[in-house]
Amino acid sequence: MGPKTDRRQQHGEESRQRILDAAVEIAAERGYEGTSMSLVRQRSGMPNSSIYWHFTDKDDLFAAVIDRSYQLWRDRLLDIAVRRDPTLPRLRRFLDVAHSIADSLLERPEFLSLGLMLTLERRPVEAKARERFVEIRAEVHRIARTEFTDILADLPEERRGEFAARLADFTIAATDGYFLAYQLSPDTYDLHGAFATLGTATDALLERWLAES
Amino acid sequence: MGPKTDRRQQHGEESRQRILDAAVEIAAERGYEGTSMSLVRQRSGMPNSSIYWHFTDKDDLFAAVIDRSYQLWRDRLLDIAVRRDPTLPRLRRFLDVAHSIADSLLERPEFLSLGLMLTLERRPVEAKARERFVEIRAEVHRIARTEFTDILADLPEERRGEFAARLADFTIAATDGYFLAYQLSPDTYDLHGAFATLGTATDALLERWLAES
DNA sequence: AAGATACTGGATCGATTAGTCCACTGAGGA
DNA sequence: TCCTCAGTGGACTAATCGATCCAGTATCTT
Repeated sequence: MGPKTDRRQQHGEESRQRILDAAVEIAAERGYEGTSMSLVRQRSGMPNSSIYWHFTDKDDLFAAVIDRSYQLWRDRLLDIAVRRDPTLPRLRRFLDVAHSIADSLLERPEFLSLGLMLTLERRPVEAKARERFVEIRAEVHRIARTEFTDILADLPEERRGEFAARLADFTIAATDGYFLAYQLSPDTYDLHGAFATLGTATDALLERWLAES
Repeated sequence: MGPKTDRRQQHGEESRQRILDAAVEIAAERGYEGTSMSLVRQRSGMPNSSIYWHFTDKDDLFAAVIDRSYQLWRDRLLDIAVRRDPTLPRLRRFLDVAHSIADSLLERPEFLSLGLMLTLERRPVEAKARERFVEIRAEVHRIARTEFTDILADLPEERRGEFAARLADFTIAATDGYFLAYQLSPDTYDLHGAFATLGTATDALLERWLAES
């Protein structure tokens, strides 16, 4: 059947990406309301009609922006992340995870930046983009839980799940907080130092929980 | 000298407060770009000319909004905070601080909500409001450092300052992160549970640092 | 060749934006 | 009484907002 892929569609897909790339860049530093379609048009070089051909409206564009920026960040994170090595001590593994997160955020801050903005902006009419972020955040939580479950392999099975979930909560919150501190003064903030603290805190917290129970 | 206070000025000050109250409310849930002067006008009931009589422009209004919301939050926090009691164990004191913060944020979330939005929104032309938030954040850091220095009273003096600073960093970042998690799903998130974890983590982290050195 | 499909280019829309202007009011000082 | 002045009311502006419309073009199928 048909040719490899319609050259028209191929060209259209390139346009779509150019629009998305421009929108990701702008949205990450200006938020939803601060990103005007006219700015996206200028920076992407695509005419208005093309933008509205690929995306039904601004909200739809933003949902796609969230998806794309998440994909870019997650791919980077999985690429950086060291392989799971059960022979390493737990603290070392927590620190490795923490530094992987720090690196991925330094290279691809757009997703978290935009996501946190959408978290804070609670406009009366709920946006598709925000819902999309909520879904993705749940997925991130699942991934984190899986990772921690692996690190906690030597714990009794019935405790492992709950501790992993609580550690995921803690890690995600602390990640958001340190990322914000970095955003407040990107030139001077020592993000890796901060994430070293996060790794240590994770280990210390777990130790405390184990002692309590 | 004159009468108690000019009734005109008194009335003007009331108007200023009404404008500010409306602006705080709107800004905390919509950010800078999402807050239109027309919305402030409607919700405050004050005409356009009055708003621009009291504030030179939108940026100036926002700087004042930051100041006011900070003042309200800080007053609430200091009101809630339990007195410093050096006889209590350290963990207990960390937990008390954590719960005070949680309570104050539940009652007056506007300051942090707006401040974090301004942190993330990095428009090309730097806004007065964001600078104001940076200043206030430095003040908060000083206050936190003082509090921790007090809790660490039994530590040798030369270590106390550095540990207090590092604990302040950690606590502020974690507070921001947990606040964000709460904002993402305010109806279901257990903010006090989260801040109990924060208190525990603070104590565990300090213990680890002390053991290391 | 003829038609259908997948986009593009550009003008244009009504609504809303931040901000301005100025006549006006009501209270204070002389 | 008359002047001053802090503050109000509301009409108004230029620019920009998100979104629409439609004729035009290139590439596909038949």
